[in-house]
Amino acid sequence: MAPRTVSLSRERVVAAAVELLDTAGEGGLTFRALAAHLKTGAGAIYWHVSDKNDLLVAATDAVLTPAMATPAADDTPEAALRAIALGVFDAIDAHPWAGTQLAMAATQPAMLRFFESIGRQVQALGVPAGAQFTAASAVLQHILGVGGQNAATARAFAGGTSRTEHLATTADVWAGLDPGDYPFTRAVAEQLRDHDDREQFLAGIDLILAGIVTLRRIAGPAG
Amino acid sequence: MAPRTVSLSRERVVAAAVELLDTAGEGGLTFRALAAHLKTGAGAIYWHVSDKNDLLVAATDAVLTPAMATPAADDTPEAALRAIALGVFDAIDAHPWAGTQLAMAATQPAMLRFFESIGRQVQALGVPAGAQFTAASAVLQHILGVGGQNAATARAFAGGTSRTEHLATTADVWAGLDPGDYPFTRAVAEQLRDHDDREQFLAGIDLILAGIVTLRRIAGPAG
DNA sequence: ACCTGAACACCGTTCAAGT
DNA sequence: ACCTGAACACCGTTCAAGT
Repeated sequence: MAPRTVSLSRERVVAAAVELLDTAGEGGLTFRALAAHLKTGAGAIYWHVSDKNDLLVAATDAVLTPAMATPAADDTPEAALRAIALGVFDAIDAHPWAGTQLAMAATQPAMLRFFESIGRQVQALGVPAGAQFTAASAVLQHILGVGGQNAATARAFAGGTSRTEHLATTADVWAGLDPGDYPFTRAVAEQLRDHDDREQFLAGIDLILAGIVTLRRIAGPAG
Repeated sequence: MAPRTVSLSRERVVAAAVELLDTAGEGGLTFRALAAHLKTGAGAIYWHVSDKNDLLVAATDAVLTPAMATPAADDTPEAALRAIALGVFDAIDAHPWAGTQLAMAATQPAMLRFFESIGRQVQALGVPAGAQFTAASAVLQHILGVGGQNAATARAFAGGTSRTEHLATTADVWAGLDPGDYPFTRAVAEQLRDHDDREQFLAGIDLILAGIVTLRRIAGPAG
């Protein structure tokens, strides 16, 4: 006879953690809540994960691994890099807690796969061997930085105010800054009002790609 | 008669928090430890800060504000941007907990000043008005991303292993990856071994600057 | 081998009571 | 106005005891 409740497993624990993080936010993941959700005791979870950090790393990996775009053979390296970057961006957009985790842990398993994938496209761009590491790191760091920022923004909204509402409020603050102290920020306040995170993110990636292409002849020892 | 113990103030509370964060790490800042350090009760601190987040934001601001480089009048915009970026980098290097905080909070007061300062140099580079916001954001995001990464790395060392030791271990792991799955990462493993965080950070900034200069004619509506 | 759930050693935050 | 410190409602983690 099949058991009425499926027995515990690392997979089920991690899946429940993802669900809890998505619905209740970063503060909602506690061992007690997780145990209640899995209809077991708090200590049972420790049989499958070593501690909370292990659980967080596994949950982040679980949502990022499927987000990894596999570039088509006929994509240009630029297009492939944009696809990879957007995959991570959208995954973090859907799971902000993963952005926090990502910005903090370079040792994430998913990170290595992203780095590898980015590096291959950097090679395809014709960057000399001596400069490939630097170029790939810059791209990865940009992705992580924006991810962290987005996660912070998402957390700021947990309290109900909507995204556009918040942008409008911030734009108002910027527009009201002292023109003597903050001429630049004041000047771009209106651009913030109809600002699109995704678009902005892609523009940053394009800036780095343009820099890589421009510097590829002079940046490193011949490869 | 002067009081033997100076009375509490927001400044003293924040300064003690910085000291605790620097010496005991992010986990070392508790209201009880802070109260003991200030020879007072835990609740007294709440008269001067509204909660722990407020305290963390204030502490981050306290270490970042003096880190803000003021570019000389005869600096090129590129040199000025590098100086600003390095100032933040070094501050986070000295106070890793601030990097965690920075990567998470775009609302930090210090952030606005950095953004303004970066934006002015972007203007000085001749970027058209329509593209200045994007360019300045890309630079700021890169700084924050690297800051977050560095903070994570620093935290990983809390356990005693030294910086170079850790780099060597990671390089070994990379060098031992399956060549079929991770050709790029394997290939750059040796570059990781004598990798300098600061140098790498500057190279990333230079990549973005090169991209900005390359795209400045085509990136936005005429300014 | 895996699960239970009480117990331990902590947290941030509040609040009546003091000065 | 400012400080005290016990109390409250939580945490992550451990561990004897069960199956």
